[in-house]
Amino acid sequence: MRDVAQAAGVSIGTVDRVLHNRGRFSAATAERVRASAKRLNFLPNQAASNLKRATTHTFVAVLPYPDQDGGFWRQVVKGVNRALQELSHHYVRVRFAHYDRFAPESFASICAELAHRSDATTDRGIDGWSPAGIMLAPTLRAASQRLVERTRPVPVVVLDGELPDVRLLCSISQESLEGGLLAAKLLQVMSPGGRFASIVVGRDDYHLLRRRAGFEAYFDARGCATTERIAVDSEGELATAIEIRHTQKPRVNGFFVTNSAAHIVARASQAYGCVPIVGYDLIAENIARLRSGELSFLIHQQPEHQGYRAVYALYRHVILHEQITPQLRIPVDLVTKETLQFHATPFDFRSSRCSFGCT
Amino acid sequence: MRDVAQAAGVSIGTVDRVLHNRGRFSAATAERVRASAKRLNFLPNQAASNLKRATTHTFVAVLPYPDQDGGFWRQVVKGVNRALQELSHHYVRVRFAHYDRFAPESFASICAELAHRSDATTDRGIDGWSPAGIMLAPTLRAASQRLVERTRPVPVVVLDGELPDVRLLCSISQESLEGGLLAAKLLQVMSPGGRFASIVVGRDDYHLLRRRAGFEAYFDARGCATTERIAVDSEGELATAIEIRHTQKPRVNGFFVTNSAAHIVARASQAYGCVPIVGYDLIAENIARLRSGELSFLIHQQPEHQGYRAVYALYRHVILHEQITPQLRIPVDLVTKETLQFHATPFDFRSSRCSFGCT
DNA sequence: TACAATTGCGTTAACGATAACGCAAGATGG
DNA sequence: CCATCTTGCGTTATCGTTAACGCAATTGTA
Repeated sequence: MRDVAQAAGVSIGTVDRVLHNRGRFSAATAERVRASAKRLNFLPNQAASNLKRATTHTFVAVLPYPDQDGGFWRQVVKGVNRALQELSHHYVRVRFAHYDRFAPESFASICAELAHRSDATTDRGIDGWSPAGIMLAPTLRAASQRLVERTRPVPVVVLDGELPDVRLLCSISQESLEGGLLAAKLLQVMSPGGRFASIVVGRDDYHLLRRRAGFEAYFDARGCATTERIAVDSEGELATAIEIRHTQKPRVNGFFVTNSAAHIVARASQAYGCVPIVGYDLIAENIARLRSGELSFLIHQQPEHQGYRAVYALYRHVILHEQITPQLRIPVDLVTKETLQFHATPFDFRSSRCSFGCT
Repeated sequence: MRDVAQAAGVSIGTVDRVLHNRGRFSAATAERVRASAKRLNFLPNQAASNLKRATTHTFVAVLPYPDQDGGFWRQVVKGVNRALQELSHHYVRVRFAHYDRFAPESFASICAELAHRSDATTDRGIDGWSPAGIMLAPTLRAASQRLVERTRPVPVVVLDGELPDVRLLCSISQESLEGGLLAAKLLQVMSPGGRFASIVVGRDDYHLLRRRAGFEAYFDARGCATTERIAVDSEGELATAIEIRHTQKPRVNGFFVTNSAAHIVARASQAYGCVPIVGYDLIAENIARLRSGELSFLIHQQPEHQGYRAVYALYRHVILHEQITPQLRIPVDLVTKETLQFHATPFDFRSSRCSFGCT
């Protein structure tokens, strides 16, 4: 910074003001400063910057209650906390704002508070904080979009879902199409030429619809339209919908469950013999059914990793001012009965490794 | 630090000397300082620490030439460089020491230099450096183990492989057993009751042998021993070994290639009709065979991610003094012809996303 | 014209840790 | 017994950036 100042013929104070746009400088000096900063390839030292600034930034994690979706969100929270621990010296704090997935008003009240707090004009009292970034699970799509718009320009990271049509810092999720395509291939391989059903719970979840789109694209590309759609509004209605499929003709030879409800499909199918089911998420109920063989494959979304990365994305944008890749693809982590042992679950956190012999 | 000093009734200089064991303090003071540091829950501010110290640490990446293994290592290098870019202000440098996988002496000379440079007693001239950490691809197992021992106590991160029996900072790789188990299941599903061969190139690669062990464990657990082993010393011998399997009785119904040589198996099998092959790594030749349908599944080891994480593991240990988890499991990322589009490859770095419609 | 407000810029005290330096008091040696 | 060395500890400059402060020079207002 001293070099830049010298090169531009000003003091470091002026350099600082220009580079941070804090006013009190002329257009001509600004020009010179910016030019020499660029010419000298100046990169602010973040360590020094943080050290001096030392204002703690508050990020808000807007997620369903940790226990909802079979504990899925608890794993996200775990990842968030792990990142926080690593960043303990870096002036970052996270406030959790949990809502009830099935009570839109609980989400709305969080939105209201966040919108209020991000509004620059509202005066915050003592130790009043405003969100420096938001981690958002967009289960309620329309409301989530409104939240992003109302809290602008607060950067938002979307977790485990997609939110098109609004400007986000980053969205962290698996490629929904990829999961659908893979599930399709697995079912096709398990029951060649079979008839498969894709299951979507809820009406407007972009993520789930894309998974189905990927699933159907697989068969479309092969010119065989052997899929049907099952759409229900809630998981409660799922069991009956499945049973109908088992009694109708032609029978369904496999299911692709686009969310974590695979265990419900498995239970509803129990009486009708073994049928391949591919689903999502390593939640307790699914794990049990995977172990017993009622589920064939589960696609693990690595929620812990997603939470971890979400914190880091915000940290690197807000504090380090780094460029963030707008999409973070989480690899499709395919889990079977046999490979379950390699996945830390919320229940049995395997401390020792499996040990087959080597020959 | 000031608080700790006050609580212990000494100056901050003394606190610093005690906590860094730099001598010039009495046992009694040390006791008091450590006690109050613990009581006040003192954590040194790394930003300040780095800022002041500002000595650049040099890590050494000991990898095969980037082009070997179909460009696999180039992707690792890419990840390393990405991490370096992010850490540009953090006083970290990486020197690449590439060796020829098939010329043990090239590895040996690297070892010799590293051992010399890590030796505290050798006097280094002007701008002579010593490795603060090593990233190591243990393709040459025995020599790698010796390297770790000879450079002790320099922390070593092992990349894409395992190195039992020596003390490492961290090993980054997929669970080899997991890949084997998954491959077994996929083949089993594609050709139920078939006869499968697992292919290991080289004699002493722990990683590859474990993959085979996982593969066989799958079938053992089912009580059916329908696998056979193919072991060759080099990829050159592979084609003939495969052709023999196609002409013999009983025929083999599928192959599990434990390294990136799946494309060779595919080519050698071409004349004998379609047979399921599961292999490793998104290298150019494999991608081509996957596209054409000659390979069924590829397990992607995310080499770019591995390189990235390796740098961070060293950084967090050496510079941030953080506790490092000794095993970093890379998820099994399963790739098919259809999902290839979602994987950035070294060749076609897809800039736009695929866009199936949503309905 | 007088006086305030604003603009443009330089100066400087932090932020927290590091490590060189200085200085007593005690230990060692001829 | 004095010179030198060692031990134990305090003091302080420094890393690069931030932001408050100070002070001219300029602009705006009565």
